[in-house]
Amino acid sequence: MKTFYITTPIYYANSLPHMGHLYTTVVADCLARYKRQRGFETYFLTGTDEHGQNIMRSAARSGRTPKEHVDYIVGELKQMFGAFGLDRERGGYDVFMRTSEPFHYEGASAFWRAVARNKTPKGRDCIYKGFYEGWFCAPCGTFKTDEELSLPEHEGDAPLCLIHEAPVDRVSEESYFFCLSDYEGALLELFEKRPDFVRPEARLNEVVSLTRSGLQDVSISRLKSSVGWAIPVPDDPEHTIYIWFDALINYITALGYGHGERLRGDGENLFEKFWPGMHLVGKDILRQHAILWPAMLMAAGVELPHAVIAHGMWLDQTGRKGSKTLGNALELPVLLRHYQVDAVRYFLLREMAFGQDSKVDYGVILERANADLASGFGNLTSRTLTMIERYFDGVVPSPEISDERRLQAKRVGVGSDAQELASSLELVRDQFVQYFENYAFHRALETVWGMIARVDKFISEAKPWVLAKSEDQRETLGAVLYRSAEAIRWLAVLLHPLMPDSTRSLWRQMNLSGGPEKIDPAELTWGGLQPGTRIGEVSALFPRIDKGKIMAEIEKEIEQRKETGTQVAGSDGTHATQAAVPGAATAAETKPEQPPMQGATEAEAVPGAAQPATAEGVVNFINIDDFVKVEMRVGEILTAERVPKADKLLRFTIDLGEAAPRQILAGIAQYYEPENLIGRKVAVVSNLQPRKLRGFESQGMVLAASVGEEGRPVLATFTEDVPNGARLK
RNA sequence: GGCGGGGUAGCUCAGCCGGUUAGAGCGCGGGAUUCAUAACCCCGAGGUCGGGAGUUCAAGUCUCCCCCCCGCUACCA
Repeated sequence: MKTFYITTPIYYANSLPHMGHLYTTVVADCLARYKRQRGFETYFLTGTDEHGQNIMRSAARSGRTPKEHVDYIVGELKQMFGAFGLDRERGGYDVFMRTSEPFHYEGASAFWRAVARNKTPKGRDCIYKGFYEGWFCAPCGTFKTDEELSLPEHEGDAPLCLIHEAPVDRVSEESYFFCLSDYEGALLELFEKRPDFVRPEARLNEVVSLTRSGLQDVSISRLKSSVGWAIPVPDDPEHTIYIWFDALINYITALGYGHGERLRGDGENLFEKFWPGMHLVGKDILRQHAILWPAMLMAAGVELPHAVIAHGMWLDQTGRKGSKTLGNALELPVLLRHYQVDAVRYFLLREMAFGQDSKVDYGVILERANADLASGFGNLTSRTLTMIERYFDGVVPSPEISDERRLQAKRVGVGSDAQELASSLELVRDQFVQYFENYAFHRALETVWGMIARVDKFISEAKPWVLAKSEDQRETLGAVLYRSAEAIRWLAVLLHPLMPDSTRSLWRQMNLSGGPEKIDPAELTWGGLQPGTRIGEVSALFPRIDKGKIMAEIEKEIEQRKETGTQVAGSDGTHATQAAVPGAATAAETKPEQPPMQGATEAEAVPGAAQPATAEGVVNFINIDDFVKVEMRVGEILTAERVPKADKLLRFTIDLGEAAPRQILAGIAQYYEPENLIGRKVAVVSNLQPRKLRGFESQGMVLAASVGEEGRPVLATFTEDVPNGARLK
């Protein structure tokens, strides 16, 4: 039997369920249901990534052990998935994977050993020991990323830990590294040979150019003394496996890789049966899945996945990512309370051009539900079934029109056979399948809705309510209603993976045998609907939502929540800097962006992400308070030299009148000779967050005018004598 | 700074290798109708297709320049 294995990312278990979790899981769920319908034996994985420092911290903040904390989050997630019909009981995922499970420890360790045994394509050991450098907070006992640090009060001092408000240390720690850099060639070859490996294409291009620009080895361990809540490195109890390395392996340990626990009762080996699978991910964690993971698999000698599919993010109406702190994130309980699950599913798949970002708020969901579902599909089924009920006492009429009635039928615009309608349906069916196979869900749905309009039009033109008035048009009337009912049956089959509940409900209303999930759309044939079937009770599939009323209710709920300060999805377990994008991110969210690169700094903070929007069309003025935040001082260049292997950068030490001179880098090497600059007085932004460039930390910015097309820099200088350190205002 | 993708009706977007009056859905206005969830059906609303120049018999559709937005990335800091 054909098999299909699909995964969502395993979600980082330190934030409560949100739109990002819902979306990714819904898409995977649709794909899984679709494949099952198509006759594939399908395995659908979702779950949680439960280790690491951030989880330890979240747990500590809420007074729980890490295990208690992840159990709590898992409970919330499972409850949410259940409410949206995504769990196993409701035909959704097959396994909820948790990285804290013992079998994963065993499998991940086996994977590590397999990698450690191997050589890279360039002949190095795949894993080696080195040093990982970063800012270390002694009271926390952990390394800090830039987002977890604040600027020191005095320039030149170390940054401060946000938790302890104490300076952190520059520390280098022994760490294992994975030779990612040796896989550049193999990865590029992979991307070239299998252009479908990363989808959509735009994302493939990004991954390719990223790989071309050079990969660095990644740190894949931490000291157990600092990150104890993690899987131990095999044979080295002082170290634990770094979160990303650990997490990615779940996709195969869940199937039994490296341990024996996923053999089914009949002795069937799931790993052999289902791997390789395909990974559905948010674009924010594409590189881990498209670069790191394949390299890891190559190193371990495991077959690569079929594909990594990246989807876009949900934004609010102003184009910003949904965020709890901004209050613009949709709340899942609100969705659940006011909208049908299938309406939300429909919206998610219809509104977003798959792969791109899309905007969402409560109103647009409602509008789509009313326009497409209530007025569209729902109304079509309603009018058709009601007429069968009314004109034929609820018994599906015969499609046949006898010879002597043919002319009569034709006269009122009803053809003697259903050929035209059936052909349209076949075409729609084929296009739908085609689009679905290419993850173009929005197009697939568009196509189906085109068909709905055609059937509506067919009914309006045939005017069954007029036919019903004359007894000798009875055959024609029956044929019209049969055709539209049969068309609805087809549509129910097509739409089933996207709207499982509603299509089943429709199936019941039509009193059809089996279920829409049991029919492969590719095998639909015209005439499957049996005349003589007594239909069940007719009811509205998608009741119209009273927009004014519901929107007012939702706004009121949100308002109340603001006042009381309570959030539906409690804000415990999140951290000021961690909660930045809960409405949008997927598995990566508070997991470190990327395994730290050797000798490189951590990811920088994301400026702008939480900044208030400017009124549209208004010049972006700053006020004096904003200006005062920028500290500019006079500095004297003490030393200047070129940065090795960099043709644009100069490295200065500049006296700003402080205890020690600062090291500052500037990208002006193509226009200035370093030796000519020594002794020169320049204007320096002195309170800019330090940032590493080409391995050197730059502790400020030298100001220069940008001249001409090529942006030639011209240093800002003083014509009068000014003391070092004088502030510019 | 580099690479990539965009800027088309109020909104969301289609418009491939250049070719009749520039399209769809939603929303809006009007008409028709009553089987249906004030639904469905029909008609309409005129958008200088970001700006400019060019190639051509003919350009959203190709070339060049410019402006703006987004994504990724960098030796901007």
